[in-house]
Amino acid sequence: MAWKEQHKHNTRQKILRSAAKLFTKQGFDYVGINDVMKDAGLTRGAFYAHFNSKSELYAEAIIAAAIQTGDQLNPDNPKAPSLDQLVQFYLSMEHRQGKHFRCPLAFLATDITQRDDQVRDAYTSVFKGFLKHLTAHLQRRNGDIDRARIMQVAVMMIGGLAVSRALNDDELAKNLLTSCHKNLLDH
Amino acid sequence: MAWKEQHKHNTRQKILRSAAKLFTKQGFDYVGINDVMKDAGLTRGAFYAHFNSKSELYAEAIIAAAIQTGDQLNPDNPKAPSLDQLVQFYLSMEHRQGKHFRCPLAFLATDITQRDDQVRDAYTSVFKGFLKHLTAHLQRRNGDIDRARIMQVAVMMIGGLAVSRALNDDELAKNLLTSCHKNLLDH
DNA sequence: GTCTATAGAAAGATAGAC
DNA sequence: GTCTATCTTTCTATAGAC
Repeated sequence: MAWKEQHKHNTRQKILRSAAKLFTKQGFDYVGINDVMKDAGLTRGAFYAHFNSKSELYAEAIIAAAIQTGDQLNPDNPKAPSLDQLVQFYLSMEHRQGKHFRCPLAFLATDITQRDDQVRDAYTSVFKGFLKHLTAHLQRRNGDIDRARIMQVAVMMIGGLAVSRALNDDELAKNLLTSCHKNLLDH
Repeated sequence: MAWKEQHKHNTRQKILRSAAKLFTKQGFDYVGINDVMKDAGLTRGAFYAHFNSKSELYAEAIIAAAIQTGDQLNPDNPKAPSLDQLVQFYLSMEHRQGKHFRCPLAFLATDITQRDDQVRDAYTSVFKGFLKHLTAHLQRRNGDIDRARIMQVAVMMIGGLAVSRALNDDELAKNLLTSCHKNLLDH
């Protein structure tokens, strides 16, 4: 019966991939369970064989979105980009548009404040992982580093991207991203 | 007939005050027109005598929320707080909780990305006003100042508050706010 | 301009067949 | 486990009386 469990696991992962994709694009409220299941190639009714609620799916999707990309950011991975490359992409107009990659920390920041503890714990856990990665990167480059400075870097990246996405003015958004990038290079 | 128009204007302002209060607290989706009208002491049906849609209300409420508090932040107002006082409150746990005051730039940042141009224009306009206020404050203190630095300050305030609100860990949130505050003092 | 009543649509969750 | 069908609730927006 192991292959049956494997199949269930695979289906669940497929649902999670679709959920991560759609939720980071549109947030919690504008994505229906129907949309997620359709994207995964299934129908509504099958959803509750895998998850207890939409909220549970959302929490797991945030983690999944972070894991999908966290590996690429891990400085122990030899294929991981340098911190400079990471920041350059993170604060790019391409990331702002979000066609290929959408960091849940920036794309869902204020969305999270309206959700239950399960979801907020997931977000908090992803943020802590982000701090860890930043710390490893910065220590490798600069030796020991102030924890306050790490948090400032995180805010400049996440906050800069989030605000730039809210602006309906591409020129201003671009200036904003460049300004944030500059701050990180100057230190 | 002038008193009638005055009455309509007053009612409209009352609706806008309620909308600003509720939308900044809960975002667009979790506030119904019914909630807003009830808070304003009216019923659903009366809404469309004042606004064409929920989206239009949202856009105007963002402006209203900014105006309500923008006067206090205007450095030409002798009762306005100093920049240090402003930053200290902005990046406080009290503001994070949002009981008495909620800056729409931080509380609604990612919410805005899902809305129409009317709403996004309103947000962008408020953000530009925020930059102007910051510029005036910083010039008064430090003389001419780099535009990039002003944007960094804005991101550190808005982004720091927004991210801290998403975290389900009060200690971490407090550290984050303090770290952002420190960055602004160091320059 | 404000009210009550309601139309019409969307979405979360469940039931039961296969 | 997955499907179709349905229950139930919620919400925007409109209609018509006063």
